Amino acid sequence: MSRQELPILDASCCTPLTSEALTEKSAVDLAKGFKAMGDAVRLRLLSLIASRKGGEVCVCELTDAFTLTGPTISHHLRVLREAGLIDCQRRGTWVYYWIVPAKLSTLSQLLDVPAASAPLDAVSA
Amino acid sequence: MSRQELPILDASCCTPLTSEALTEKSAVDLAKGFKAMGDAVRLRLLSLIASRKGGEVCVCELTDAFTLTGPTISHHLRVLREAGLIDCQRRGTWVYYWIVPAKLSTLSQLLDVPAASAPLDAVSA
DNA sequence: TCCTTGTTTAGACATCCGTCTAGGCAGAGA
DNA sequence: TCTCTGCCTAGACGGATGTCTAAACAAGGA
Repeated sequence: MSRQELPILDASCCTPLTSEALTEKSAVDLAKGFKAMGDAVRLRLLSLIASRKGGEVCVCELTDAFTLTGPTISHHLRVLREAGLIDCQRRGTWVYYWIVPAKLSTLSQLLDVPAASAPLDAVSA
Repeated sequence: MSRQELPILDASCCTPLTSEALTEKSAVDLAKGFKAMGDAVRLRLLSLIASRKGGEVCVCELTDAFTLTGPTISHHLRVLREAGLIDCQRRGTWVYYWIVPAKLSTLSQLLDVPAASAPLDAVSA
């Protein structure tokens, strides 16, 4: 596992949205990351993995945290993995997942806008 | 406009994913924001609005930046607005949109994870 | 009042997505 | 080798989503 179909190192910018408009190419690439997190189950999976001391979690623990079937959890993990947000490795019988901090940071920085980015009259309106 | 169907001020945490796992409720709420950004057209719209000096953009300018029809752009703007990422106001003939920095910051902070959040052997693997 | 322009709404349609069941593969142990 | 457990893949199915055309609404000007 740890399938090396790693997403091509994207040239997606790491600058906030407020600095300059995205190209269509960057938008397509970055949207994949947000889309993967745009589902409550996947966002919880990501948080369960990210918040785990030691950095990695066995699939069996993740499955136990939901009322969904194994295949459904497996599907969501695959979506997160194909988006580059997590990676995994089989060790013996079990498969462990962990987050890819660089990918999360890229998306975080994109949304890191200064507090006063809206027109003043709009704020007070 | 500036429709006051503003999303109920959510109690969604502003702490990074690495600090603790999300509740199901928070995950549902936060996922809406990411889902709205999970489309390349919407992400470009958001960046066009966010990067505009002065903070607001007329719909007509946004429509011109795409090969999509007006109604389609209007639909995407509505999705972004219902997610709480942008807001708008009609002034005369034109409608202006601007971003909601607080919402973007919340999502940014959620993804703001330390660089070393994955197991060491995994990083070097 | 009527026309023109800018924007949104309504509804249709093809495609995508989340979930399930059934079945297959991988590793461990008897 | 057989079996058991953990996990993934394949395929089906209903509901959500992105796009369009047609039509309605809003504001300004003749």
